[in-house]
Amino acid sequence: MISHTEEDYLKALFRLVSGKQGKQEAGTNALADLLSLKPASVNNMLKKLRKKELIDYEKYGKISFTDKGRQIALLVVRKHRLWETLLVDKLGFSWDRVHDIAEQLEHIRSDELVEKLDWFLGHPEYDPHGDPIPRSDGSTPTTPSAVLSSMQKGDVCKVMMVKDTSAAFLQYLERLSIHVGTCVSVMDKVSFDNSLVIEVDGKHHTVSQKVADNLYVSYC
Amino acid sequence: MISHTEEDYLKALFRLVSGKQGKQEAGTNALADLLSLKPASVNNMLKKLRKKELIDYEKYGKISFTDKGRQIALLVVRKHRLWETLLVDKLGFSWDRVHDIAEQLEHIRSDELVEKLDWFLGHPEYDPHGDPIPRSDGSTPTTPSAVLSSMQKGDVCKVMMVKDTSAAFLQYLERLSIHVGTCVSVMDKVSFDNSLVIEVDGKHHTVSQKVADNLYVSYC
DNA sequence: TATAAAAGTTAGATATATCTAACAATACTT
DNA sequence: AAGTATTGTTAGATATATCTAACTTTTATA
Repeated sequence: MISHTEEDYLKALFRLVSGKQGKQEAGTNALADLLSLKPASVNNMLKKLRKKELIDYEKYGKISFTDKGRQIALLVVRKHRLWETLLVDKLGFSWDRVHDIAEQLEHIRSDELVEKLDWFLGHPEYDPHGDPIPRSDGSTPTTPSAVLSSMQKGDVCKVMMVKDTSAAFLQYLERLSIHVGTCVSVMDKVSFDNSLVIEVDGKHHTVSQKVADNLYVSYC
Repeated sequence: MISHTEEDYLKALFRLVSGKQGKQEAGTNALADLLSLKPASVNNMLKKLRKKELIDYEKYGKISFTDKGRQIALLVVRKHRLWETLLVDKLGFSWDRVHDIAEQLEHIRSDELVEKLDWFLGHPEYDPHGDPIPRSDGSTPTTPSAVLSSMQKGDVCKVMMVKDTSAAFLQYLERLSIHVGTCVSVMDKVSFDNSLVIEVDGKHHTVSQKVADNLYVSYC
């Protein structure tokens, strides 16, 4: 049986070893920082997790998951993101209020519940923040690498995902002929307010930074 | 801050002092039984709860709530029953599978979440077992007064609430197609053992007095 | 490469929540 | 009212997860 606390450590380790910004170090201190604990506490737990065969690690060495450990970490992340989706899509929370609540909900133990939640939400691939929701088989939807607002003049990219899924935003995108899969060229970037002049289907449009923040893209 | 465990004790105490089956004794042993713990552990916790001014109690004396303690117990019950309603009404769980999950969910800390859940579920008054859901102001919907076993031949009534919520009993009811809200007609009453012949959905069944004792009904 | 800084470890203390075993008070029964 | 059964309490042990303070190893740098 894996405790609450053990799950928190595994999740933190997951964030470090598969972190978005390149490979981060997964060491005692880094874990302690992430969890707001002291290195001594982390060290204790690492020994316990090793004994349970959830991680590989030797004294003064690097930390990595065993298959079993990674599986548990992925399930915790899956639960966290499914719950965030419920909170935003069904219960009407704004996406910036859900993290702390999902941190609690992610520890609820019930395989049946996870699958029913997934079904009720329509098998979502991404949570309200655009983070990919690991699937029950352990695979993860590919995640777009950039938002449109981070593109530079001259860049050409493809829309992979829409973060804000409100009807108003989707209708706006419809008017610009922007869908998932659409190619977008950045013609100009206005440094004053970071708005972008883009070309879509041969037509030029100007979109605000807020709009560009809500479009995930990948280079093409 | 009230711990998980403290909430469990307060909820158990609530079940004892406002128990369905008349006034039960709310003593150290009764609590230990209900929580599957030893009396010594309960005694420790009682001292702690008293120090936190959540209960009134003196050595060898009876245990009762302070206002603060009762308020917390009511909130835990409210959360438990709202979550059960979500699980059954929205996620498609059968009512005999939700108790253990709700036991976990009831400890999630977020006032906003409770109110949003309540709204999403349409401000339900009763949970899937027919138990009243305490309101946020601490009041409780009135609960039906009659049990099926007190009905007479020819009476027609509606099932309002289930007293015994064990999975075994709920599954038995499931086989008879009896749910909260189901109409039941009493076709005959066997004076020998007080068993009842009832009609549900056009089908006749015989149920023992023990079963009939565990079904709360109102005339209709 | 010697030394300082950073990272990691250990030992021992604290807090929570549980247990067992022994003991004390209250309640029941005749 | 005495004796017994029930109920409740205490003391001390255990497990988890945290901490501080002292220590060791590794890494970086002068």
